[in-house]
Amino acid sequence: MATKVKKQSLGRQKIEIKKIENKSSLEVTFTKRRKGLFNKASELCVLTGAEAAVFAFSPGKKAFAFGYPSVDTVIDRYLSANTEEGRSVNTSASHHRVVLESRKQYAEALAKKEEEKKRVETMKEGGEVGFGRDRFWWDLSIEDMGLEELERYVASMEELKKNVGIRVDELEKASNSPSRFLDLDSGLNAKGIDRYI
Amino acid sequence: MATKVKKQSLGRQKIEIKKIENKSSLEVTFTKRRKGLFNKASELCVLTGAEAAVFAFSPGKKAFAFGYPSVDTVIDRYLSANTEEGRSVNTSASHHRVVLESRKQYAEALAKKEEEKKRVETMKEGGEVGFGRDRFWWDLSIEDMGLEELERYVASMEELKKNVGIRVDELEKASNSPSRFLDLDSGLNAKGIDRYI
DNA sequence: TTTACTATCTATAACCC
DNA sequence: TGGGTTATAGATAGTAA
Repeated sequence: MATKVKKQSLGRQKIEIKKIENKSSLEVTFTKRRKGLFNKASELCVLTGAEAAVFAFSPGKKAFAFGYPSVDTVIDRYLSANTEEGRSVNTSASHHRVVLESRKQYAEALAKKEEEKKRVETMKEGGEVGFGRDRFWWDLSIEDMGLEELERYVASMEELKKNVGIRVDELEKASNSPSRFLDLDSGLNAKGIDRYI
Repeated sequence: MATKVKKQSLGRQKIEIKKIENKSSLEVTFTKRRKGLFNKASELCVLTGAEAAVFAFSPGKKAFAFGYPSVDTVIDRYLSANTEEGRSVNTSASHHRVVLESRKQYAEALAKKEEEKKRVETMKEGGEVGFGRDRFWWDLSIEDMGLEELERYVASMEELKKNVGIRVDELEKASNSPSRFLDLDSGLNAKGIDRYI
């Protein structure tokens, strides 16, 4: 007869789907479920070859995005699906492209910063289950950066046309994604963007 | 001693996350998982108050979108987050707004069509768990409409500035969503858009 | 904060209509 | 072919570090 071991936890409990009042558990839940959501999205893409994108703005207004084959591709597709090709004199598409490229550069800048601290090789190490076709997707987590900062950052980015200096006061943590996205999950403190140009 | 009952099924089996080869099961999987994904997204929004959007293009290139508080809001936010406010002379925002509004109108047109067949009251009947705050989200499923058709539709929509006549040959099925999105899930046959204006 | 650990709940693969 | 059922795989609430 085995020794009765006390349960270590009640395990998952059923919850009602309504706004969580407790702020800290709300944040924990956001973190966990956001990851789960991105994971689901990625699985959907892999299993069915579908193109998809997910955007999430945390309660603290941080922006997260996931996309396959890339956020840019999906959003472009969405936008162009709603815009007759070659129409609209000064089509917004070109403008978007600039914006999106700036964003990508920002992401890359973040990634580079991360490397300095923790050796991110995310894009590579995610090859676990056969995701090796092309550049697979683009999971971009821009934690600890408010929209205003992102806005300012990109605005400057556009002006600088690819040459930025970013001062980072604090970077949270590097790729801790389960396996298959480029999950920078890095934080750029709002005040971190202090002076560029 | 209970009579031993033969298992009725093996139940869920473990699968490898890689492209499903069988076309029909791929489609079934897309349908199921897309619903699950939207559900997850909706739960995330409710639980944490986060704003989020999900876009998915099925293998057959049909477009689906979900968003809280609305697809428009989230995509606008995403775009404006990357565009300095009041900058960019002829900002693309206005253009987008037009596009997005057209899209919404399209959705509403679809919804109206659905009503004629099946009494969609989706937005209302989803109140099950306390989702009653405001107009909650915008889950838009544009099945059976290729991107090209959507493109053409919206282009015309823009020109018509709100006055469209759509000929619909076939509408698949109406709101079959679990509970809480406006899931039109309606099909507008590609050839259904025959002549408008 | 973010991560780890379970026990449990939930999503869903395989079936069946 | 979409919808329903069963049983298991996978996600995650509660908790602690």
